[in-house]
Amino acid sequence: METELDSALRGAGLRATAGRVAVLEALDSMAHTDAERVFRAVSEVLPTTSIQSVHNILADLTTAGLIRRIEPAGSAALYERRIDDNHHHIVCTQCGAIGDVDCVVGEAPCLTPSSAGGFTVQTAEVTFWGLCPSCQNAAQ
Amino acid sequence: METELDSALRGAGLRATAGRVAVLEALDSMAHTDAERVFRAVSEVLPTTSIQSVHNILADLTTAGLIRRIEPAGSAALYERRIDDNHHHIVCTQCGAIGDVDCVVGEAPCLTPSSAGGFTVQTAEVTFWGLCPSCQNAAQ
DNA sequence: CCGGTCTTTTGAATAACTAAAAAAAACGAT
DNA sequence: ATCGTTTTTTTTAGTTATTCAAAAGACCGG
Repeated sequence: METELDSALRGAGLRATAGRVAVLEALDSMAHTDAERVFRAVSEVLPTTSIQSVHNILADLTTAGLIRRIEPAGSAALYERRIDDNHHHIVCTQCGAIGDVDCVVGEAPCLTPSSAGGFTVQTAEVTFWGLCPSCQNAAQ
Repeated sequence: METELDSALRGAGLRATAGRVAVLEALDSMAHTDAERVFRAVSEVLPTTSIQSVHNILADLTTAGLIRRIEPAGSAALYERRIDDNHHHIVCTQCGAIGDVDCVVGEAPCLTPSSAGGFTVQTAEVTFWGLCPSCQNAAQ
């Protein structure tokens, strides 16, 4: 049978292997996940896999454009499936929890620096820093 | 003699040691520098130092607020002396060169996500990705 | 000058990732 | 369905940036 994930992989020119499907499924169920957690999830379905394979698969899927890789300062690389929109992220300075932030209001100014020192701007990436709900409660 | 850097350090509650002054001087002369390059620069003045000491000093100066640490995806942590203004950075996707970007026009919208999922926003960090002048030339 | 505190040095460990070669699996054609 | 080629995964090593901890050293108030 040809599942939705299979054809997504093939559409990107990649073979639909068990490992890749398992990684995509893992990322569908958990947002903003690091390689280690993906590995643990995949291991339950595919016990023969290794952390290196997961790194390999994540890199392949990232260059194929099927997943997005983010690297907030202070934590390992995280991967997510939402790639269709250019949304941003907010990171809790206390516990490192990550939230999605839909495109900020007045997004146009954000994408155009007033002066870029001769650089050509392709994309802009915004990371917000703050406190997640539970750390706000813990703080008071 | 009490230099400007000495009093900056003391003002932050830190002792003005040779290592710390040398690190600050190195960062004054080079923008966006990683620990390795700082170490090499400091070594010329202070040959007994070690890369670990430099990491240690950089961490101290960062928490004291005398320098700023940035971690663009794909490169090691970089440090810079410009801390007074909330400027942003542009990274060359080809060679990793970094440029400063003064605060974008219409900065207010950038700092206020339309919805943050219960997070409290403290700061916003913008990273632009593009091509530096010399990689633009190399590309055509 | 002395004792306590702050820094640096030294040595070791860690985490995350990359590289390379061999084994295994997927795909397309027969 | 099966074969052979190509792609992918596994296994094994190795790198790099960084952190941790203990001992040695430097600084400063009294």
